[in-house]
Formats: sequence, structure tokens, C-alpha cells
Amino acid sequence: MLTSPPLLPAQPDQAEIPPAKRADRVRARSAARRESERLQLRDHVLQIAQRQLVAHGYHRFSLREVAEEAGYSPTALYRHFADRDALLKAVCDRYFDQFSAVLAAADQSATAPRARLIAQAQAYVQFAIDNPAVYRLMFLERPEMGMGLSMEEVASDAGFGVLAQAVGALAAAGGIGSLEVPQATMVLWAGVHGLAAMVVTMNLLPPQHFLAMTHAMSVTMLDGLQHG
Amino acid sequence: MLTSPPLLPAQPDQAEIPPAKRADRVRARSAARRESERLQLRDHVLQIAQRQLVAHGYHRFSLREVAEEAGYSPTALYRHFADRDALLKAVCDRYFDQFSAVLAAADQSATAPRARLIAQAQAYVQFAIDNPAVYRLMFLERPEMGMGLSMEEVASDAGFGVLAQAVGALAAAGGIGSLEVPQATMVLWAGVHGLAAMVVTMNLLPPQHFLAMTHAMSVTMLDGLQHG
DNA sequence: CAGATAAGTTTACGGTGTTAACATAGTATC
DNA sequence: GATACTATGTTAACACCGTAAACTTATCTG
Repeated sequence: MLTSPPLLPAQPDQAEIPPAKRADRVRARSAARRESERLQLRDHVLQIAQRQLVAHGYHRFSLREVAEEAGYSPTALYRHFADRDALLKAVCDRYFDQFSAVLAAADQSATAPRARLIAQAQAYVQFAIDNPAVYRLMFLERPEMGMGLSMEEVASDAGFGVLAQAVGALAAAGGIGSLEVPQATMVLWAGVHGLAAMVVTMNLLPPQHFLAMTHAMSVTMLDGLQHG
Repeated sequence: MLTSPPLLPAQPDQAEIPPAKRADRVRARSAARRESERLQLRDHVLQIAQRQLVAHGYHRFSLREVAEEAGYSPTALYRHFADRDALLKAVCDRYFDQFSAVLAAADQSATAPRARLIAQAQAYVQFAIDNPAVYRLMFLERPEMGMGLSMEEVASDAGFGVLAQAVGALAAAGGIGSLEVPQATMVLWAGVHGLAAMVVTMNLLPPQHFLAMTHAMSVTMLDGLQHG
């Protein structure tokens, strides 16, 4: 919000500002600018990496090719990422945020716990249909790179939180029989994850069928939980 | 079934056998022996490939290293396998037979359809626990190599047949509500597959917990099918 | 015996991730 | 303001990888 900007930026009265403080401010802003440039570059590289991952899949994904498209020498990326897997993990993290948002949106499309969970399941599998290479990277190819997801990582994930909360609401409404909430949560996740994994690793059926099967699986599990 | 074998194999009377026919027999047996040697070598290589796959996983698996351990030059294996993925696919096929046998054995450990299906699920996940790298190769890394499993391949698999038959028996006993048998079969498979996939790609929980969860998931789905 | 066929080797090509040594620009310090 | 330092690149090099082509050698065939 600048007030009636002149053609030339107003020169601050240098006499009123101690030179030392001004130097400090310049230094701070310079550092901030460099940091921002660094982040911008990182973002640029990640965007390219993301597209190449989608295009070629995990094991054709090439660090050198990313560097070339980004306009760097092959080894330049090592200043920003420890190694190939670190770069892919960064792509992964970015998608986890997006995935959580998708699940949260689906969750808010309904109010009854049962309907919320069904909507989540549909959105979950739809995400896998839309981003098969990404889903594989996020959930299936973890052991090929660094390491598999730990329970702590999952528990702190926003998307898992959305699921866990809906299951809690279901339990509060008496929709869960003998199972504990954490177990019911894992069972529901595993069931939908199984369908998603099939979508992204096999050529069994056209995607629409998998959405129908997701519905069937959801209601089957929810019925089973209620009567168990 | 040889009758009282002498110390030395009986020499067939050469005078009574036309030389031409004997030559034919020698030729046939020579071909058979060569074929047998070829299969034996193939088997040997597959055994080594199998161990290295388990040790290193899919994407560290190296054709050259297999050749070295088998005592061949790197390119020799191309006489027996089209390429790296063909070799891995051969390993895969071998394990599919073993997997089917495991499922069939579990199926026969019970008589009631519900109990048969629960036993199958337990054996299924137990197999994944015992052979994580192999399970990944068989079901999760198909797109990285040639191509994903098709519906025809699955339908013709013995293991899937065991499952489908048990689901058919369950339906005959009135254990399935509104779902069709094929859909119920896929839902059950997908659910258990989801747990197995988690076992072999994540570090969420110790394996025993997953066996307990497999039981919980099985009964939940079976209950849901019945009341659906 | 001559020729075809199969199995295996050597050599070579283009690709990969990654390390080490060097260049350079921008910043901090005296 | 010269000097040292740090961040960010580069180039060169290493050790792999899968795979194709040409060559050698043994075996079987007519």
C-alpha cells in the first residue's frame, strides 16, 4: 500500500538513519533475497522433477535429465538435494499436502460419519487413478528409496488425521462394533489402499469399475464394522 | 520301474537293432540331454537371481551380478532370457506356483466357506511377511517391468481360483448379500492385498500385528457381505 | 567331411548416480 | 578497501548398468 508513488522511489533521508543500521537492513534483506531465490530454484527443479516422474515413472527417472531440462550441469542439483532419492522424496512431500487437501475436501462434502468415510474412499481412489505414478512413489516405492513409511510419519499426516477423525465420529455414533478405533481406522485404510494399489500397478479393469468397487468395499466394511 | 538292475546296464543286442534306428535313438537322447542341461542351467540361474532379488530388491537387482555369481560373462544370460525383466518375470512365475500352493493348503485346512476364506487371508499375508521382496515383484513392481497384471492372467491363476471357489461356496451358503460373486471376490482380494502391500512397503507395525489385522479385516468384510 | 546351429566370450556404446577438484561471484571481516 | 570465506556453479572422472554386434568354439546334422 504505497501512497501516490512518484516516478522515482522516494529516497529515505540518509542523514536521519545511522549508516550502521542501514547496512544491517541491507544485509538482512540481501540474505532474505538469496534465500528466496534458493527456494524459487528449488521449486523450479521440483516442478520439473514432478513432471518427469509422472512421465517416466520411478525407475526411469533420471537426475541428469532433470538437470538438463532445468538448465544445469548434472552435478549442480547436489547443492540442493542430497541425492536422487532425496529429490524424489521432496516431490513426494509436496504431493502429500495435495493429497491431504483432497481428502479433507471430500470429508467436508458430507456430514454423517458413514457418508464422510465413503466420500473419502472415493476421493482416495480417484487420486490414485489421476496420479498413478505419484501414488506409487508415495506409498509403494518407499522401500526402493530411503525407507518405508513409519507409524509416526503416518500418524502426523494430515490426510490420515482426516480419516482417523471420521472413524472417531463413526464410533461415537455407535457405528463400530467390537473393534477399537485405531484398528478400525487401519482396516479401512488398508482396504481402500488395496484398491488404489491395484489401480496403479495392474491393468485389471477400467478406472470407473474401480470407483464402483470402492463404493462396494466401503459399504461392505462399514456394514461389517457395525455388525461385528 | 527297472527290473532287478544288474551292476552294469544291460547291453542291447546290437546285431538285432538296425544301426539307423540306434543312431536315431542316440540323436534323440542327445537332444533330450542338451535340453535337460539347458533347463538345469536355467534353473541354476533362476535360483541365483531369486536370491539376489531377495537380497537387493528390484531396482538394485543387477543382471551382471547374477552372471558373475553364476560364472558367466555378462552377456551370456541373453541366450536364455530376453532381457533383465524377462529374467525377473521368470523368477516371478516360479513364485506364483509356490504362492498358489500356499493358498490351496490354507484353503483345505477348513471346511466352512467363512473359515476357508479367513485361513486363506492369513496365509496370504503370511506369505507377504515371509517374502516381502518377492511379493513386491509379483504384484507391485509389474508396471516398472513389462506391464501390469491383466484380468486374464489373474483369472487363469490357480491361487485366484482357490479364492474364487471359496467365495462361490460362501455365496451358495447364503453368505453374500447384495453383491455379485465376482465383485465380492475382488473386494476380498483387494482388502487383503492392501494389508499385504502395507507389510512389504512400509514399517508401520511388527508383522504379528498385521496378522491380527488380517483377521479383523477378514471378519469385518465377511460380516459386511452377509449383512449388505 | 562340410556346413549349420547353439552357447559363450570379448568388445563397445550410451546411459546412470555420484565424488573430487576447480572456478567464481557475493558476503563478511579486519 | 584488501582479504578471507562461503555458496553455487562447472568440468572431469569413476564405477556401475543394460544391451547390441562381432567373433570363437563346440556340437550336432546331412
